[in-house]
Amino acid sequence: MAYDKAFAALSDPTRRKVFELVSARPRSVARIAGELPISQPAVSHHLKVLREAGLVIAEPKGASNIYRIDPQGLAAIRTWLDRTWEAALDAFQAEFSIEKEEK
Amino acid sequence: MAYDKAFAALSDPTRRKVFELVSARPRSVARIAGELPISQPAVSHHLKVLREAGLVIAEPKGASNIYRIDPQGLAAIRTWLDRTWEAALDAFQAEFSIEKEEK
DNA sequence: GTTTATCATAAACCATGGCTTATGATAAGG
DNA sequence: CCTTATCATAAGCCATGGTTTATGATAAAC
Repeated sequence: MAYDKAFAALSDPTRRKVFELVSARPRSVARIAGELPISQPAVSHHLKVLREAGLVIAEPKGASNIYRIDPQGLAAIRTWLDRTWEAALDAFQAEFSIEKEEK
Repeated sequence: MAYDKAFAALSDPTRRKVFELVSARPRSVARIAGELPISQPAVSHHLKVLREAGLVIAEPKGASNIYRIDPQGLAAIRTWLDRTWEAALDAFQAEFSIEKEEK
């Protein structure tokens, strides 16, 4: 399941901040590191986790790496969300039906 | 931000499984523990995290506690998701506009 | 009131994970 | 080439977190 890694990747606040920056505009690693109070290796590591979760894509541009959002990751999360939501809805309906029958 | 705790709560696979069980049908703690290969205290702890994240609600029923889904938590995640998605969309459009101007 | 059942909390243990400083790899520029 | 810039990886450190066993608290049952 793809949403497994995606959820884990977004669990850390700093990593989620990195993802939000990349979502708002494609950026280089150095650029991201400059906007956050963490070192460059830390940013690289966060991006690696996001990359393996299918949330971002790296585009080599000269010596630097431009990171941009990968729509598939967010789509996976949305899928899980919708499925869980629907299950909850069915549960509510089933519960209501039973109460009705018990009258 | 409410989605902060919600994301962290769903980052663990086992805890996410607990949440899925509760979503599919309200259950007691013992019931959940019986369906998972972990101890009862572990389940209680997971439920506590989910509860503090606004993802589930506890309903005392006699000596047992019935847990059910709390729609607010999922709604919070969806809000973050939509917002991030929209930001990414704006970024794509902006990028495209710039390329057009550069012609 | 004394069990019995159900759940929460505490303590302890171990694994995971995020961060830093160093180091290596690759690509552009003089 | 040699330097410089940019990024990834490695090693090590410390904090967080998930799990278990043990224990306490509360509510029903007899």
